[in-house]
Amino acid sequence: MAKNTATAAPTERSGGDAARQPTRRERRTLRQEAAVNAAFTLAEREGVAGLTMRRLGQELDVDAAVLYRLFRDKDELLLAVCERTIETILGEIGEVPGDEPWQDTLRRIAEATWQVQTRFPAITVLTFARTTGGPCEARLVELQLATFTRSGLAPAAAVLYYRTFVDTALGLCAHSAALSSLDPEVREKDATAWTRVYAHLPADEYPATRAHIDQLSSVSQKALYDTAVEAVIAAIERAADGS
Amino acid sequence: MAKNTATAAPTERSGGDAARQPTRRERRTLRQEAAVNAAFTLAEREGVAGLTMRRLGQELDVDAAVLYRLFRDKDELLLAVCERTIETILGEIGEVPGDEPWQDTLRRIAEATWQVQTRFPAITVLTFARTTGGPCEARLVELQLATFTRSGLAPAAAVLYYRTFVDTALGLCAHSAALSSLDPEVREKDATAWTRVYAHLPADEYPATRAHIDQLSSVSQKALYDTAVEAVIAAIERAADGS
DNA sequence: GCAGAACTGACAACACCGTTGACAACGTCG
DNA sequence: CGACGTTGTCAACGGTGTTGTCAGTTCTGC
Repeated sequence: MAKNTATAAPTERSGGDAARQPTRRERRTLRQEAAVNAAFTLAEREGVAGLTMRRLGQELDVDAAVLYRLFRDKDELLLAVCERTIETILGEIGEVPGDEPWQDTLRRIAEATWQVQTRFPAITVLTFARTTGGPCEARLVELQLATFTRSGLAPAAAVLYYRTFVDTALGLCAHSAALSSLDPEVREKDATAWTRVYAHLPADEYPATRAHIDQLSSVSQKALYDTAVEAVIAAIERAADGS
Repeated sequence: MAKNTATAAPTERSGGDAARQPTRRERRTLRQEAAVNAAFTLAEREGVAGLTMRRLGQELDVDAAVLYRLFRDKDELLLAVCERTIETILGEIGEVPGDEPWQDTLRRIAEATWQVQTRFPAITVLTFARTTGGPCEARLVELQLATFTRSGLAPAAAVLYYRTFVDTALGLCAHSAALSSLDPEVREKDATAWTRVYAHLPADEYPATRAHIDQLSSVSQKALYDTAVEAVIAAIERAADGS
């Protein structure tokens, strides 16, 4: 075991062109990439708490201390992982046709975000509130702001709705990811809480709960996400019409 | 130092009526309440990583091992803290007039959630995806489901929009809380990332970003939250009209 | 070619974490 | 009084992020 193949990592990159001997600096970034790859596989296999420097070193057949020559600390590694996540989202978005209605572009972005964030829930939980300041993040922000500009909103309103859109999507993705990346035992405990206690509430004090008990557990996170995204898009349409 | 006064804890409770000698069981729950209180003050003073069993014991002038006689493990303590948070939200909501339009009830709930969750960001981050199965949670769910029933939605749609509303609010609160409860240094690093790198992007490749650079940092989390909440409420209104 | 610098790796150590067990003091009830 | 449940202290276990040291290896400049 303990190969550094990183099978589950997104957007595997070969890191350049020819078979030229890589310089030191290139080798360094290459190993950083490998570490980021391993972080993805490790986090998704072992959960949020499983992504530790020691285990990551183990995954790469290397002492944990070596990682501190690639990243100043664990936080910097997490930011690198976060950048890679954004890069994967950009790849999932693909090319945006110039004449695509801005609504569909937003839907495309929301869909890509959901796909990637739910593919790596542990990573999402660890990074959803961070700012990388990296190139991929910049490109994604630019794409989104350009889309909102196309909607015809005035700059101030565009920024307000841009952040509403982004944070709503991110918050929901993180919430869903947090749910699906609890420890299995805790997850079980929380999940059964619904049927365990809610089904036994006195019907006279909790009529609404009793009336909806069956439906409650059948709402999928994705349906809820889509509903929220559409609600925000509709709000933007109304704001754009009014201005 | 290390008083157990818990000044910042919400919904301080005196724990009952008379000066009757408390039974053993009452004393036990009393000390549990004290621990929960201390957990609030500690978490908000020291941040997410500062809420440890050892420091919590220190806060109560007691060895950490004692806490394991009050709660099976740290997770159970966290759930108790979560229940108390919900209790505080219920208190902030107050009495709902029977004839209040359901939209205003939802606004009231959203506002109370925001107020409480941002008052205790560290706690929010630690508990936002958990289910307590406790009485306060049950009462809050009942209140919300009853409100959605008043909107006239069919049961299935009511549940879908209920969960959309709740998860959107929770996700945004958690996102905001996560931002404001990063370590100060990390927080600084992330915050300055915007002005540090975004202000220096080439204007030809990032026109939209450059055009909105000033506005970007001036959007408050609260404004964004209100916008999202109104968007969801509007979506519910349309769904209720259509049905 | 070869010395010196730069890099890479392994190991031990530090302080801290959640958690457990053993053991002493205390009050209460029979 | 003795037995017992409760409360508290202490030490320990395995784990965490992180740092420093020391040995090799690899590259660079002369």
